[in-house]
Amino acid sequence: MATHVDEVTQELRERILSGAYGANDRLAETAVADELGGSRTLARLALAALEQEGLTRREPNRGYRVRGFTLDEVTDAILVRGELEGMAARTVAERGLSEETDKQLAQLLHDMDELIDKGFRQLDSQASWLDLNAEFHAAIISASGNRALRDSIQQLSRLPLVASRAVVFDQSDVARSLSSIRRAHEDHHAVVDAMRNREGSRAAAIMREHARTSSRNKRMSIDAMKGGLLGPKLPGLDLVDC
Amino acid sequence: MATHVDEVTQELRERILSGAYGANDRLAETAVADELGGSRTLARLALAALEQEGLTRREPNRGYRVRGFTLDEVTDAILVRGELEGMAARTVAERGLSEETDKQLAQLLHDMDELIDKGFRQLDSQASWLDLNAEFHAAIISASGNRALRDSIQQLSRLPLVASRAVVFDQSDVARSLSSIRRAHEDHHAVVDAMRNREGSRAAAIMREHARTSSRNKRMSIDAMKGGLLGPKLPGLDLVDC
DNA sequence: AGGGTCAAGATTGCATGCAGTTTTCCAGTA
DNA sequence: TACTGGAAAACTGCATGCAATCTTGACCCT
Repeated sequence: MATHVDEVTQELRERILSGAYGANDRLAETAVADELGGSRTLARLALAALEQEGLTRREPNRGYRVRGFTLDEVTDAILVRGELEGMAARTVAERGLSEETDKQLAQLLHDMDELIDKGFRQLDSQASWLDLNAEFHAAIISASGNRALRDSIQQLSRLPLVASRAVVFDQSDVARSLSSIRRAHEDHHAVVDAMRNREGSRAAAIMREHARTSSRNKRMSIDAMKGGLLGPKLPGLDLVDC
Repeated sequence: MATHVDEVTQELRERILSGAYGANDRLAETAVADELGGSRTLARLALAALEQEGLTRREPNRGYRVRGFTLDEVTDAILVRGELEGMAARTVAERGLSEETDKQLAQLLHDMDELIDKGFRQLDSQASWLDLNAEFHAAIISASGNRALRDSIQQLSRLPLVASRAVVFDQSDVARSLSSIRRAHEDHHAVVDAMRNREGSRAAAIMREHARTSSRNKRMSIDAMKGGLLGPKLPGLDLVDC
């Protein structure tokens, strides 16, 4: 975080993603500047940056608003991520896994196996899972060596609930959460197997389906939680984002 | 183009894409402001916007530079676009073409057929081809109804040579240009056929390969032109972007 | 001659001021 | 009460000023 603008942008991003503002709320420069500290210039720069990320909308002469997301839009974005991660996996499979990447993925699979075996009984094991899962996905993307691919996925991952890190743990139904994680982790093993065997289109198909499953799980968890304490605050993800 | 910032950004974008600056050239706020008119504030906003698009790089406390692209990076980005357009085509195929989209695509195919039959003899027929081709691709993307998909492709299309509009006509070898356009147009017919028959994965494969062919053609044209008048100015595309 | 140091100039990062537009709110009217 | 008109308040869009940082270049020392 080099400059002050970056800090303000990050803070504003977190507030929007955490649901501090409702969908379509106005984000006046002065208000943002007051809330986050700094001048209107900083607020303006941050708002412009978040517009590019897709979190705010601008109407000329009328400033910025929080962009709202429907569940369908989130699902669509997750499917796009899956398509791109599938492309990454296919690329890696076709070019062949480097020894280094192979080792890294094996280690990650091993660590994740352990976490699952222990049934997430440790306090911070959920956080560890998020880390390992994100690292696993990032490793495949990085191994593809395609920068545009990486950038596109990164851009998508800034949207609420889209990042591979944004796993929803439904604390009210731990058994179901655990079983979907187990299921997801089978995909992880399968995609590494496919990449090792240079089965490109199998690897791609697994990653696509992996994302589809993930989006379905998120939908269910959100629906379950909606029935609970939380209102229908969508871009508000008290639930997720680690 | 609502505000002054948008104009300055657009102008700067065009200058960078047209190769007015070399790769890694510094873009000082004052210099940009002087060249494009307006104050440093406008220049700064424009530079920040173009950073998000991937055309400039920022080094904290040291301002912005033009981002350079290698031919491989451009190729990679085109392949990603192909993957996403393939996803769009598959989505459309699986959901079924709406009557409206079917008509629109038929009309576009017809217009393009005519242009090709006439052998691009009209003066503005090359420009017409760029328009129709871009419209064709956009129609499929739009018909997918997936906003994240559209946004991702749009983002990629801002990179030099990546947009479906960025067709390179090698004027020194018109016969070859015409034959690659014919070849590309066969893909257009094929993908519409696949979508009409609900052949999702065939539609996707065609679009992927369509992009791959396009990137290969661009490479060849650029290499051919390098031998000609132009220097190895890469992000400088006097050649393209019509 | 080569290399290091430091001051002057140049540039970025941020805040504030001003003009023009939009929004709000209240008084007046039907 | 519901609605319209218009002025005041609020806000955006842009320019400029100031402090902090970086760069340049000349001078000095070895």
